[in-house]
Amino acid sequence: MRASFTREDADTRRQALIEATAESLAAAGVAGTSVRAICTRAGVSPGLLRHYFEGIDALIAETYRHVTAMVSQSLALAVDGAGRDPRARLIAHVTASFRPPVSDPALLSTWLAFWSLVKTDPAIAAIHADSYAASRRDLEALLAENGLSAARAIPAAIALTALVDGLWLELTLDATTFTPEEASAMAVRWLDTLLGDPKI
Amino acid sequence: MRASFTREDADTRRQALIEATAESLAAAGVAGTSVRAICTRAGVSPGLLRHYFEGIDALIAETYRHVTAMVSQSLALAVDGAGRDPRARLIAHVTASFRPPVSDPALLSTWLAFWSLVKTDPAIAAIHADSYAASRRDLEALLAENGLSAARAIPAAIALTALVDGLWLELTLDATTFTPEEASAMAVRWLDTLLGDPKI
DNA sequence: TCCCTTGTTATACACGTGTATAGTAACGGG
DNA sequence: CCCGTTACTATACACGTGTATAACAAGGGA
Repeated sequence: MRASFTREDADTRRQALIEATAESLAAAGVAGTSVRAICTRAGVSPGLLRHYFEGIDALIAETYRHVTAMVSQSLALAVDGAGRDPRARLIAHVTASFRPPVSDPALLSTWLAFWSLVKTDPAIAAIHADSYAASRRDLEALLAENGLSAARAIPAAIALTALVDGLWLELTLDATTFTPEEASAMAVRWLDTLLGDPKI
Repeated sequence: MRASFTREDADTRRQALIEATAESLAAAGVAGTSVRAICTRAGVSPGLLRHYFEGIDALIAETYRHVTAMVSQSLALAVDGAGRDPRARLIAHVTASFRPPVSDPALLSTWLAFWSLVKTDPAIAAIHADSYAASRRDLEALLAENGLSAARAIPAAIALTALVDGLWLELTLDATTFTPEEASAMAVRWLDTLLGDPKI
């Protein structure tokens, strides 16, 4: 007997497949993420993947785009919600990195899977370069709002990103060693150092 | 015709297989690292892998152990070579993270592959936990040498590790945005902040 | 020099992979 | 109500995977 099904809107199905891919990458890693694994998770037959995407590689790339957009949007939303004070906006950006939905074990797993692909798959590398450049541009703008010249904002953005990424990684890999509040406090301290005396 | 071969010492062959695995992970990622890929790279027939290891998963785990030991040894060597001055030893530890053989594109690729496995493979997770605990213990000892109490050394180790990891990641992912010297300078500045006024 | 141990190769097998193709049923327009 | 479009399922295929097994030859000890 042929399985019954309902026809869905194209966007709905694409979204479901993208989310199933993210979940699969988080739960089973790159190795365990196959066409059949994704489609089972999405409640759909394997053949449907090729109806909406050029292949599994294209779907994974699309999922990466989706995840980076979500993170960047979360940070932008936090900054916007912080009002007009430049320092408050910068702190909001940093703090949001250590709170859901950005700091989330499943997201970290997915993210690590993508990082491992950056060095291997050129398409993923291109998406990574774009997303990374955009996020650094945003951060440099926030630092400029706080009175840093362009010459100082560039290295400061690198330094701040590095600490935030490192803390995010540690926090999400093992949430028992310290808390989001401690992470925020550390980042703010680093921020004050970078905004202060221009030693670098 | 059967291919000619030479019998090698067990340690030599194991080492060759481990290094081939690391190279394959760096070049082709987790997905491209198969029994045949590893053995071809090691100049050996596929069957030999099972003669020296329980399977490909065990070989990958062994490779992870090998790589983490190499990094930890490199850092320890740098610290030892810095003499007795506590501050110089701490700076040596940090600086070595941004220089070969620790900062090396191939090593980063391998490392990212392992990180993606930490969330998936329990055996890899166990090795990661061990290695991570050991490295933090070392760093806390160096911080204690520099006059930090245990209560302050623990968060300081987390904060310093986070920045060093983040800078190491950025530097090795894309070596054009800043230099190892700049990375070291940033880390030393953070170090001075952490060793100074106990705001955290 | 021969033989015996065993490191090494070669082959086979069952299974999982991504994708191509054909067939079917869901749903909207007439 | 029926009919056409097409989203969707089911099946098939060639290939790559990890591992088990058997055959072989390299190299040392007698």
